[in-house]
Amino acid sequence: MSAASAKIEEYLETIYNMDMEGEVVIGARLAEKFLVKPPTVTEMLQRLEKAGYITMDGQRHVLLTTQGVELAESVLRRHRLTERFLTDMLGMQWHEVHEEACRLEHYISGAVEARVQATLGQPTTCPHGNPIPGYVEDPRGYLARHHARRLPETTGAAVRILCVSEVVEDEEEIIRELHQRGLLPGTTIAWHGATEDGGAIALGEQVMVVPPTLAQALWVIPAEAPFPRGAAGATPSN
Amino acid sequence: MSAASAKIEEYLETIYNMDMEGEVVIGARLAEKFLVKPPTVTEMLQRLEKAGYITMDGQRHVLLTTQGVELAESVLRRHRLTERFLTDMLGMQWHEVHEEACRLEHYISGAVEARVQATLGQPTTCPHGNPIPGYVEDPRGYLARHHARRLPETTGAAVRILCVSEVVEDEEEIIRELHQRGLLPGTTIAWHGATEDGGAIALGEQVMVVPPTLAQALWVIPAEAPFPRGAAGATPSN
DNA sequence: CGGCGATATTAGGGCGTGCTAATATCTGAG
DNA sequence: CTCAGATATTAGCACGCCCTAATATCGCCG
Repeated sequence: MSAASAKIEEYLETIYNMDMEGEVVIGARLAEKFLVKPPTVTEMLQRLEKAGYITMDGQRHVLLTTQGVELAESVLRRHRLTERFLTDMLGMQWHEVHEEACRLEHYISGAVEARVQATLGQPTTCPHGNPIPGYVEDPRGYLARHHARRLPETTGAAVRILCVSEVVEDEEEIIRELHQRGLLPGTTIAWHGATEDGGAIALGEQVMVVPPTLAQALWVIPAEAPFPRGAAGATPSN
Repeated sequence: MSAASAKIEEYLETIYNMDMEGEVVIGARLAEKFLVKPPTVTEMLQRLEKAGYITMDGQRHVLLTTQGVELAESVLRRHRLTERFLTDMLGMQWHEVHEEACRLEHYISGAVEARVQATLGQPTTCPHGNPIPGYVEDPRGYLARHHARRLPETTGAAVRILCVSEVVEDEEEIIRELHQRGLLPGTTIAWHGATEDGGAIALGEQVMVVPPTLAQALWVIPAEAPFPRGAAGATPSN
């Protein structure tokens, strides 16, 4: 009955995000994300299962229970609201806020959450374009609903950046590099295919080559599709 | 060399505040504040001493080292800035923010601290009137400098509420009751002496009887003394 | 001085979150 | 099918922070 620890919240959040982005959720992947050794993950998953947050499907796959989804979305909501608040109210940069939010998300009360929400006027996404659970219906279906693909899986047609993957290593670093290159949610680009150094992206008149991790981290939608209402909103100045 | 845990920060903060308010800092008092048993405190103090944050004077007294003062003031600065931010920017109530800040203070980075400070315009005190280290010179001398006394130690002359003690149990509850009664920093009152239910306080035309814990929690200064520049600022509407 | 109450410490234990080393299991490629 | 590599688990340990029970020590009062 005791409240979940910050570690438990982090696991559920990560599992939720991996699932949402179509990754296979197994212990080995979690060990990589959290920079811990496999036995640590085994133990943690046993605790999570006993607490009713997850089940294991016998094929090593981790599945969130209803209770697990609920807690994960609660944490994610606080995470993304915190990011919005840090950019919109404190004027912090787009790339500065992720790690900050990763720490703070576990300690934000419902009262603060409500005040932030009211003050910001119901934002639907975080500054990196990911949907805020509770303010967006079915956040787990967000990518599918908008026919989003990872940039390197597109065919060269013009696309728009919907959001940045939450399931990457060194997320803050990736976001920083995207920021430097002007690759923000809402930006229209086109994929020119892989090169030996990564891949080429057309942005307006210019073509830039970006490392594969960057291209892989971008979820894009057809340029002609309507951009989700209220989404993104980070400006280049942020 | 490892960073201090949230628990360590809490201990140093509490020791600092007790010292500032003239209380004897011994293990037994700390056990009461933290709702833990004596052996837990013994262990913690041994860790704090080994880490160089405190020394023990042989008379059971706990003394902060330079390093301990530095960390305590850093935590206290984040605590009080967070409180200001919660009231001034999010519009939260005076009495809602203490516990919130107790959790968040350990997870606020220097970048956020700087942004909050810049956005709020250099506040010198938290909403409860306590000085913000770094923005106020010698915060440990604050009470002495202003000739502050606990309300029940005054003689009946008109006084002004300087700040609310940080060294009380159920601080949030005490602050809530002060808020209900309109006893905010800056308010002018007079002590009418102890009664069987606590003590009588004159506020303008009316006289109210308050429990001893409330009266004891108020640090006051002579009404005719200048009120510290930039201090308090919580309005009754907060 | 003796003894009592307040205070502190030691010994031994638990839980959460990590580790290493060793072992088991699964899966895909040959 | 078999075996290698990926994956998972077990056993045993550490550290932080908490506990109870038992034992010291301090300081004051009669």
